[in-house]
Amino acid sequence: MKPKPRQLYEARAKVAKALAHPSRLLILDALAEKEMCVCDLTDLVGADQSTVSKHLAVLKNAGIVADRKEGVMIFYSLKVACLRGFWSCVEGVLKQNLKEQQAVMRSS
Amino acid sequence: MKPKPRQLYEARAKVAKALAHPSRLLILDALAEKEMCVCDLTDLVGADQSTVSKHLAVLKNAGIVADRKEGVMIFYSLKVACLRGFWSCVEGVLKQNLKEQQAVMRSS
DNA sequence: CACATCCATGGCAACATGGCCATGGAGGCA
DNA sequence: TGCCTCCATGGCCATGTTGCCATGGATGTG
Repeated sequence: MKPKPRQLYEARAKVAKALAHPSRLLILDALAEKEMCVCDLTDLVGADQSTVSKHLAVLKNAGIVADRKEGVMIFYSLKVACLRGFWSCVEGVLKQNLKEQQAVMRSS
Repeated sequence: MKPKPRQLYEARAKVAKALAHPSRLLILDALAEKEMCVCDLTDLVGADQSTVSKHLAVLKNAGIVADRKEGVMIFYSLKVACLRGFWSCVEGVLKQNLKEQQAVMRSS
């Protein structure tokens, strides 16, 4: 296996960073259902509109979502289809972590 | 689709956060080949030993790696098998981003 | 035009992260 | 015991992230 350039890891890290916030993950989950405008997402997240707008900018900059203008509103949609499988994997990790914690509890 | 608890997104974000650093991704890629001690990983990353140790603590805390003690040394190994598929997905995103950038270049 | 809504951006304060250095514990060896 | 290596932790500083508020551009409506 040849060593990969540091640049690759930086590109990957940028995407992972965009995923590293609960509000952004909530947004992505909602967008997996249907495209939504910023106002809808602001209600959903329950934060300031400017805050949500910045979260969306992060996701867009990472290439995870796309935006579409329609009149005054801007609709965001999911651009990446392969996140679901990843999260089910992550959830597996989390469950395993819980199991191990419980094992420690029982043995003490 | 019922709304998921905010707690779930925080748990997911914790994992994503652990993946959001180039050095940690480099480490994970190396561990995908074979388990390694901290000294090996320190050489690989090229940072201070304490820095690498902290990165490993982050990965361990997220449940992504496991550690095994053997004499003076501590070997770290990958605990999660499903990362490869995720990165190929991410790489797809990155390539698409490039394509779009190039399209913008051509049209200007 | 006047006025409303929807959204993005800049500014700022609070907090988190990442790097190094210095230190110290744990284990192997003579 | 004394000394070495391997590793983790605390301290510290620089930098990045996240939230809000305030503002302003763009667009639709009367």
